[in-house]
Amino acid sequence: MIDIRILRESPEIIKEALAKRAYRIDLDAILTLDTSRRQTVHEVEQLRAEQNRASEEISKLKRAKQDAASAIAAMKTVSDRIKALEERVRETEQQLRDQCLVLPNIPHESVPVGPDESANRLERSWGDVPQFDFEVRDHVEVGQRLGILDFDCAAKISGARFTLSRGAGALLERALINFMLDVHTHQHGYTEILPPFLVSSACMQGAGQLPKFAEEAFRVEGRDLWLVPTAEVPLTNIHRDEILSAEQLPLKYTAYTPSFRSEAGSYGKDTRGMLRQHQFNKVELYKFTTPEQSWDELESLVRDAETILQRLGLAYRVMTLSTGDMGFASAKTYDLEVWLPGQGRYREISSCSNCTDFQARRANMRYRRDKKPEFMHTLNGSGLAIGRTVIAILENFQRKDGSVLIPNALQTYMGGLEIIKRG
RNA sequence: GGAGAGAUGGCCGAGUUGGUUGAAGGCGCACGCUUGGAAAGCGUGUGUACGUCUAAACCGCGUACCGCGGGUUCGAAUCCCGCUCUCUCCGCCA
Repeated sequence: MIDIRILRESPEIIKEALAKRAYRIDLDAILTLDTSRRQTVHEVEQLRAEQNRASEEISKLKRAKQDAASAIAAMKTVSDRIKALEERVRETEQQLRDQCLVLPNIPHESVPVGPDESANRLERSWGDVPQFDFEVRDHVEVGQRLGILDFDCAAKISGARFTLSRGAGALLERALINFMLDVHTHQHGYTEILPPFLVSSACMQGAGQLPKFAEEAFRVEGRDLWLVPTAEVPLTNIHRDEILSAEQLPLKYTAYTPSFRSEAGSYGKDTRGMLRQHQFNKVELYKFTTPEQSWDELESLVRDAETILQRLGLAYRVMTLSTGDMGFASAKTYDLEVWLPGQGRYREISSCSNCTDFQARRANMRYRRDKKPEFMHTLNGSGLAIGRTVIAILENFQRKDGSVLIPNALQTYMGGLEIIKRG
């Protein structure tokens, strides 16, 4: 959420931010609501003060066994007036909140301005794109020939955009989860969390998924519960409505969860294989920091995610997303894109964002440095998306005979398995 | 699923014939005194938000907040209704 005071005092900052993101929102309407709210609130409070004074008088009269009927009658009208005004305050505040909740975060000045992914900026690359002396297969073909990925069976069970992993394929997913969690907890200092996979609307709103992106998530019928679209949602809400002490920050959490996404509006996009699924596994990184720490912490968070790709020996590049490609809650986002031989291009495998105080305002998460509590900054990143890592391994480490080499770092997690062969 | 109990400040815990209770008391915490130093003891202080004041902030002033949301009333932590959560017992279940 945007600080209403910024909008009130320096509306040009918000206007510019919206322009960069190509959002069209009527800020003047919001400002009018804000003014009207403050006026009405003031009026109510004046009346309440009067009511409180009178109430004290009535109390005294009653105790002195004197007649208070006239004073009570006089306050009746004040009371009615307060009720009417309070109703108006409620309405105005609701409208104001509704409108503020759809305002996106303000992009950081270092973010390239542009309409879409074409304006993203390359930061660096790592690793060599592998060369093959045979015709490469994509992960669907590799996986199906090895009998470890079964899309037909998944379709039978659940429909389109699901995958069933079998044997070494299932083991590979599990190994990747364990490997990533181990690296982040043992080497990068994150605390492992296993959160609920169903969350309330309040959590979804705190993380910025609601109200704007309801159609992209799955909701449990008849209950106020949503399937997590990312572990970011439960992790954000761990400290909802809390005031931490400055010494506790930064707090670093990592969590494995499945991620459920309806992928509404992506019909016909990435329909082949397990690139875009309704359900995929992910190990997430999440940080709560002070405003001073957050930009450095974003850099280290990206490096933590990069470590995984490096340890697996997968070529990748780091992109800074442009204002047009960036997520709603983010002030700056780096995407890690892994090389996929089956597609002959880089594809997103991790997205690392500094949401600054945007989620902290929505979820009311503060810390105390001196006297006054201040909003924290929150950061999140995939470390990494497991499904896409499987794709990358199957495609990058495939051999002419259809077998796939297991990266060294993963072998101990797979019972010493060095190679996945047919049968 | 059935029956019952409960939800008050960082924590514990008073307050239910509605009326100076933001809320007794205790613990904790902070500062000061005391001490060679510490403990004990003594004293003072110790929520948040919004509004207002201010160049801004502090302070001050006002308002709200006793799980959440409504209602009754001149006035609600206290009464009524709905919801959420926690606990106990029974049933079911991994």
